[in-house]
Amino acid sequence: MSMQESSGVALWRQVADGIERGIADGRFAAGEKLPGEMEIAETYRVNRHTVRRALAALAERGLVRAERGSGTYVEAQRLAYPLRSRTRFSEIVGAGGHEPRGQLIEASSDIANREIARELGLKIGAPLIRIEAVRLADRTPICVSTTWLSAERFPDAGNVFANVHSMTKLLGHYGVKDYHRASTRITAAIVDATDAARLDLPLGRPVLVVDATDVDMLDQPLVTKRSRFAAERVEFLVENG
Amino acid sequence: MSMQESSGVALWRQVADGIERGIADGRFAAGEKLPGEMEIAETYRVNRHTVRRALAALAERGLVRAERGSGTYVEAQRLAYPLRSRTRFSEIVGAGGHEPRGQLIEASSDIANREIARELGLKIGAPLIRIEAVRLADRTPICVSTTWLSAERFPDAGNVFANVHSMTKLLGHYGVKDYHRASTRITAAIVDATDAARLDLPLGRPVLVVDATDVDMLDQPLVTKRSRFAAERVEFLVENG
DNA sequence: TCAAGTTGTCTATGATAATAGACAACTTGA
DNA sequence: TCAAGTTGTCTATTATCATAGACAACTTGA
Repeated sequence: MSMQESSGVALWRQVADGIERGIADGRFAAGEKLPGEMEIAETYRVNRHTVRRALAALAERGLVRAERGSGTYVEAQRLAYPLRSRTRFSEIVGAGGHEPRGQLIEASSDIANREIARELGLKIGAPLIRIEAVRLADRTPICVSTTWLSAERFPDAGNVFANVHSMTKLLGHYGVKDYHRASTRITAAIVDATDAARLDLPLGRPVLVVDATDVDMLDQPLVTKRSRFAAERVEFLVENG
Repeated sequence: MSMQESSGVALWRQVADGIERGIADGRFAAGEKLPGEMEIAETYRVNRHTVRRALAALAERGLVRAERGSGTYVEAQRLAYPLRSRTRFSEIVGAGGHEPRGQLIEASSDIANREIARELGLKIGAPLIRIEAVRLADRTPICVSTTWLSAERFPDAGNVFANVHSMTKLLGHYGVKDYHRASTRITAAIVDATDAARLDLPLGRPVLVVDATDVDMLDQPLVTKRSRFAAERVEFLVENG
């Protein structure tokens, strides 16, 4: 008996679009709590379940995050992450007005498998230092990365990184003034349990997997790494031309 | 098992929007025949009934017209009809690149009722000439109007109009060089049977009903009329400021 | 600790959307 | 006149949309 408009656009979509507009034009700031589901339902003259459908759609796109018992919050804007040959996490995050942090999780010894040996120009089985780190913008984890360095060229690199919290500074400590990206491969996957915990990310969420190797000015490979970015927190910008 | 996208926008709406865009950007010209329902269904990968839903929505807005056994045709664009104090049907239609025509349906004698007497500044029961006319743009009927004039001021107006097919020319014949709109009232109604036939409009369609009185430069009322516009063929433009 | 307020989940119902097939009614051109 | 092609109408089925109510699970602040 309700006599719908039948505009061809589902109500939940209209609500979702309305909220998204509110986020886009700043009526709902990042990190802020949205009105309760009941309140939203009343303002849009709609059932609470319809609001939940709208919020679920926004949550799936990473725009909002629901916290049971507390409320629904506007997620931080996605970090724009340009992919250049000079890619410095600290510079990119800093340019976005955020405070970059690198936090060491674990540093350990390893030996080169075929892939890593090829990337670093080492022999299979060569001694490596493996650094597990999480990178944050302000207090939000952006990515976890596993970095491999030659243990012969960078002795004690794990301890150095623990002090400087930055790959750029670590390399500078060993006399590397500048470096750049030699190769970058991007794929995507579902986050695994350990990464999920480190990224503070629910299980089942997608991550962008970036395999990259950095070389010095003479094109000698320095480090190779595999980073897993929380897909909902970054967007990679490919700069063409 | 089809695993829909569930974008929140109904398929029929997406199809309707696509066709409307095609009309707007000229891929489908006015008067032209659209592809058959089956063909549209194939191009959009959609059921024929979904296409019919889309076409029905467009037909309801007057953008297309379906002819059984023949096809679905793009309706003429709605005539933009600015509402100014100087409102000349012939000028408006001509400005739109169409050929204005006025076709007399019937001219007869009448006497003033209270309303018309007030509008024309006459006494109730004063003799009138009533002109029923249909106005066309090219060959499309736009509106039918009933016009009342004082029989004393405009003797034999019916025959004059039959010759000149224009209210402006009719008034000029009686020495009225210029006139303008004194009052305009707009309502809407469902077309009645006789108007439907005159407008070549299906029963049940809406008409815009305009009651207007034109006055000369001394604000003396000249004519008063009630026009019924096929709502799907015109849009009135109110010019603010 | 507790009450109030929040999100999450379950069941249920009716309306709408989309698909499918069949056939009627009509137009067009050969 | 006829065959092919068109729109119109009917029945039927399945999935999504939207509403409704109840209660669980959880957080927050007093």
